[in-house]
This record gives sequence, C-alpha cells and structure tokens, in this order.
Amino acid sequence: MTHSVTMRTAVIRPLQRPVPLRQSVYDALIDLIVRGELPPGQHMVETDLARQLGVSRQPIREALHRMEAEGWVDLRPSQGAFVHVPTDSEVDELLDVRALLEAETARLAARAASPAEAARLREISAEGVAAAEQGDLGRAVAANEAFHAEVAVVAGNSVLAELADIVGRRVQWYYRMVAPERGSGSWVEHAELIDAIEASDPERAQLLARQHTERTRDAYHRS
Amino acid sequence: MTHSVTMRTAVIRPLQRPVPLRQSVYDALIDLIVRGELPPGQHMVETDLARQLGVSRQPIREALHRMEAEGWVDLRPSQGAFVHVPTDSEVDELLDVRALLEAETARLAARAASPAEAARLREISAEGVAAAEQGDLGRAVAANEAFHAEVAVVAGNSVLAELADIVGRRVQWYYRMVAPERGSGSWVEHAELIDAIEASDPERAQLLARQHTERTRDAYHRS
DNA sequence: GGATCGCACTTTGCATACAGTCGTCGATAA
DNA sequence: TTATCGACGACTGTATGCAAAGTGCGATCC
Repeated sequence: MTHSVTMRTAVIRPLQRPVPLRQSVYDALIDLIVRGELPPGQHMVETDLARQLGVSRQPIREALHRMEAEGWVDLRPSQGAFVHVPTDSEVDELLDVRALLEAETARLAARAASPAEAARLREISAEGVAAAEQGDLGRAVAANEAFHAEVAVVAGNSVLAELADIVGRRVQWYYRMVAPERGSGSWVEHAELIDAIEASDPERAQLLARQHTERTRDAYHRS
Repeated sequence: MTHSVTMRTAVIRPLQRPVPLRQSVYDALIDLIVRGELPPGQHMVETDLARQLGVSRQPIREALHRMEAEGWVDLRPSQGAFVHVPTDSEVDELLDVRALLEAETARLAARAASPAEAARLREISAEGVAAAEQGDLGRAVAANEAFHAEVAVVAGNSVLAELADIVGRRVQWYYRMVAPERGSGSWVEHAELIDAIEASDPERAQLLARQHTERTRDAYHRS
C-alpha cells in the first residue's frame, strides 16, 4: 500500500487551523491603509467597517486594537480609531529603528548563512529583478518582502525578525505615500548584501544594510 | 480671586480620558504573570478571569490579544490563551534584541542629554540606591523602571523607547523566574552610564549599556 | 485488558444588545 | 448678533447570547 509509505515519509505539519476572522480583517484594513483608501486622520467607524466587510463589530475591534499596538491607528478613548498621521520626526525615528534592526539582522545572517541559504537569497533576488524589469509592481513588492523575510530567517532570531517586520511595513507605508512608484526595493543593493552574507562578512553586511536604510531616508526627505 | 491666577499659570494638559477597562485588565494580568501567580503554560480561561476580576469577557479578550502581540501569552485558535513558555534560545534572542535597543538608547541619550537631564538621572539613581539599601524591593523596581524610562526620554526616540519598554519588561519577567531576589538593577553600573551620558560620550554609553545587558545574560545562564 | 469510537461538557469565536459618553446643532437670552 | 445652555444623534465601551470547535471521559468491541 502506498499509504504506509506516505505516512512514513510525509512531513506532518501542525495543519492549518481555520483562520480567525480578526486576522482577515486585520489584513484587509492594513491593505486599505497602505493603498491609501483610508488616508491618515480618517475616522474609522466600527459599524461602517463591519458592514462593508460583512462581519460584526467584534472582529473589527480586535483588529483595530492590534493595529494600534503596531502604530497603524490611534485609538482615542470613547472616540474611536483614526488612521495614524505620521509626523516628520516620527518618520525619522522609525527609520533610525529600522536601520538598527535591519543592520543587526544582516550581521547575524552573515555570521550564520550556509551556501544553500545564500543561494536561496539569490533566487529571490533574481525573481525580484525579473518582476521589476517586467514592471510587475505587485510581484516586485512580494519578492522584496520575501527577501527581507528570508534574511531574517537566516539570521535566526525570531524576536528580532518580528520587530523588523512590523517596523519595516510601517516604513513601506510612509514611503509609498511620498513615492508611490517604487516600493519594490533596490535589487542592486540587495545583491551586494548577498555577497557580504555569502562571504560571511558580518561587518560589511551590517554596513550595507545600514546604508540601504539611509538611502531610503534620503529619498523620503527629498519628497 | 486666586482662581484667575491659577488659570493663568496652570499647565493645561489634554486631560485624562476615562481609562478603558481593557487597560486595567491588561495591567492586572501582566502583574499576575510577572509575580508568578500564573505560571508559564497555564491555561487562562476567559470566563474564569472575567469572574475573578469582576468584568465581562470582552475586556479580558481585548487584553489577551494585546498580550499575545507583546509575547506574554500564546493564543491557540479555538483553544484559548496560555501563558507563554519561554525557551532558552528565545531568552537569548530576546536578550540580544534588548542589548541592541538599550545600547542605541544609551548612545542617543549621551548625544542629547542636557545637564538638567543628567541631574534628573542622578536623582532617580539615588532613589534606587536608597530603596535597595532599605531592602524595599517594590520601590527599587519602580526606580529601575523610572531610570530606563528617563534615559529613553532623553534619547528622544519614542518608537525606540516603546520597543525597548516592551522587550525590557519581558526580560524582567524571565529574569525574575530564575532570580527572584534581584530585579532591581545594578546601581553601580547605572552610575557609570550616567557618567558617560553626562560627559556626552556616546560610544562609551553604548558600550556600558551593552555590557550591562550581557551581565544580565550571564546571571540568567548561571541559574 | 487494551484500543477505539462516540457522547457530553467546556471553551472559544462571533454576533447582538444595551448603556454611557462625546460632539454637534439649534434654541434662547443677553 | 453672539455667546451659552440643552437636547438630540452617533459612536464607542461593555455585557450577554448563541453556535461551532475541541477535549476528555466512558462505553463498547476486539
């Protein structure tokens, strides 16, 4: 019987539990904000969102609370949720933090990367380049996220990875508000970073990641 | 009338809106966890907590969701909340991140500190020393938190401060589980840090903060 | 005796209901 | 005409209700 063979060799993973509604709502709302449908300062009325998304207020509330913790919205007591309005100084602060987290992630990745992992990074990078050349913005953004996620995995610090992810997504949002065309990442710089990681050169990887973020800052300030 | 005088000189601040129940619940639950009343792995049943705290399930749920985002509990779909069980590797990761954040905070603080702010830090430090000498653990812990908070304020990056606060509190929790006696902070090391900040020596402040966290790591691993 | 199936209880996830608070608009009086 | 007070409407904060999913225990069969 092929079954017994399958049973022996198959990787049993903890299965996919039903995705809670609050998670879907969270994703949907973040998307609305990032895409600019909900502009900064916008009052997000729970009842309206609930009706539009076809769910009750409960999952909406839970998503909004999480979004507040991550800095997407401000929750004024007994007034409700408002899309967060970033100030210039706050953007600078956020970029500082991102530089810190990304640089450390790159450093750790360079210390720990195996040849196979480096190859995987090159793969993703190639996908990103291809998408960018074809002008497929969605695929390029996806590849960019995959790249950062993979570097974080290689670095092997999940706490750091999670923080970097949260901070990174907010930076992406702010960045797109001033430069809608390119949020796909600079693949030339990524290639250099992979070189450093593959060469197991932590200091260089750290420096490159930091420069990468600083370049984002310059681009932001020019707008 | 003294009133008009008061009106003129008083600092009008945005007033304190009613504290949502979820905030109180959040504080209460964190306290229960940190003090060990709810041990790691413990199943936190919403109904029970609601009855014990005298509120409905709703604020409990909201508090638990926030606590999940900050790493205090794990939320298994359709099973509920469980007090997070830290692994050794996770503690190491967390300490790495804390070292990173605290070091950067110290560096920024040293770059920006005014003499008045340095004096304020010395004040808090003195309070901490006094509390420690009298064996008043509660006051010592409070002074320790106040110290870190003040350094964060001086550093002037609120995003960084918030992350450092969240990470720091979790480290405190883990630390107390293995060394209940001293979670009050080492005031000798704090004094050195203040020296560096007062002398506007960012590199030295950064190094001292990093060493401070590494010492925490050693103490943890010895237990 | 041991393993397996099924049932009942527990608990969460989501929906709905109710009450308190805030903002706004209009009426009234100076 | 303008400022102030009051009532109305809208929205949030909290509580409760209901259905589905999960777990554990006991009965049953091998």
